[in-house]
Amino acid sequence: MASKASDETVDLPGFFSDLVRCETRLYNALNDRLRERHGIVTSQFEALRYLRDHPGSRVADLAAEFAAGVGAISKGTDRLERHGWVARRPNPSDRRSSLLALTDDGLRLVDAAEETFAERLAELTADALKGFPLGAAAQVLSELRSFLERDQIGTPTG
Amino acid sequence: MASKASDETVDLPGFFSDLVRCETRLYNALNDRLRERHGIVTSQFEALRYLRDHPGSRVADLAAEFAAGVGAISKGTDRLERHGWVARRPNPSDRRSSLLALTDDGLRLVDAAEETFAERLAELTADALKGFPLGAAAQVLSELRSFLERDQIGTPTG
DNA sequence: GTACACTAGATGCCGTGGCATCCAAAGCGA
DNA sequence: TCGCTTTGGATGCCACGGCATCTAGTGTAC
Repeated sequence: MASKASDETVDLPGFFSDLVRCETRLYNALNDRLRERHGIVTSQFEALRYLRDHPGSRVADLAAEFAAGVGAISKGTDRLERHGWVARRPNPSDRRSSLLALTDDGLRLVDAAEETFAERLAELTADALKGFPLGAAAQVLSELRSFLERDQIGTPTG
Repeated sequence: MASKASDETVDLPGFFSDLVRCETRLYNALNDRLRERHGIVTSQFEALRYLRDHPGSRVADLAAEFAAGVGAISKGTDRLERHGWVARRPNPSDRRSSLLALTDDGLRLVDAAEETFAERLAELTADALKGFPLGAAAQVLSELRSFLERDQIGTPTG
């Protein structure tokens, strides 16, 4: 199907299709598992993990990280707050914004969900990667991501 | 950032993050370009291209291809039909379903959009892939996709 | 200090997808 | 042929995101 090409004549649209399809199916499968075990979906897990690993983040920081609109993140934060996993703390150096902090419940949740996430992801990719070097793909995507972020490509308006 | 690893000890969650982030930003950027030039978004382009390349497809075929719910595809087809790009033709061998066909307008649109799409995608990835072998990544994603599809992983309910 | 431009983010409207439901048409066994 | 089950897909309700708008707070020039 997809061209192998050590001569680097790669079917770019085909590559994009594979990328999108993999993302969709992995995301769906992870959603299912996270929802049944922890009552959250992957996007929420990612947000909580980000807040755990980047204390003192603001809404705009999450928006930049996930290439999402500020409005969407604001509403998503409302939901996380309503569940008691996140708290908006006043930002001492700027009263327009809040610093987002995980609650104890949120911390416990994200740690537990992280195990589920990693385990399920390993299951999902294990079969397919028998004998395929994931490292090369990982490097390419990492590089591509860096460029897209550096040039602000695909950053929404809001 | 991401582990290089010729010894194949790859940070799987990191790989997944990169995958999702690349997909999001590429999708957004392609949406912008397709919308301004042709008045469609990437998902619509993909559907139209699929119909062009797979004549006689049904709603369920599109749903399977894109790992989307049948309901969503049905509604999306309504929209494409409303724009006059797609027609539902009676399926002679099963009166429950329709065969989806591109109209002449739809065909012209998808051909034009395909150029825009390929050109923009090449732009977006060119910088990042200087000196990085995309072939390896393409092969891995193609393989992964095959496995996910074969095992029906991440296929929605509806 | 005051005026003005800018930023953070909260909110509303709308478009879209998931999922459940429903109906018509097929398939199928007796 | 008659029921029962299954399948294709259309529809309704709800959750969520994009985008526009609005407000409060910030920075800057004078």
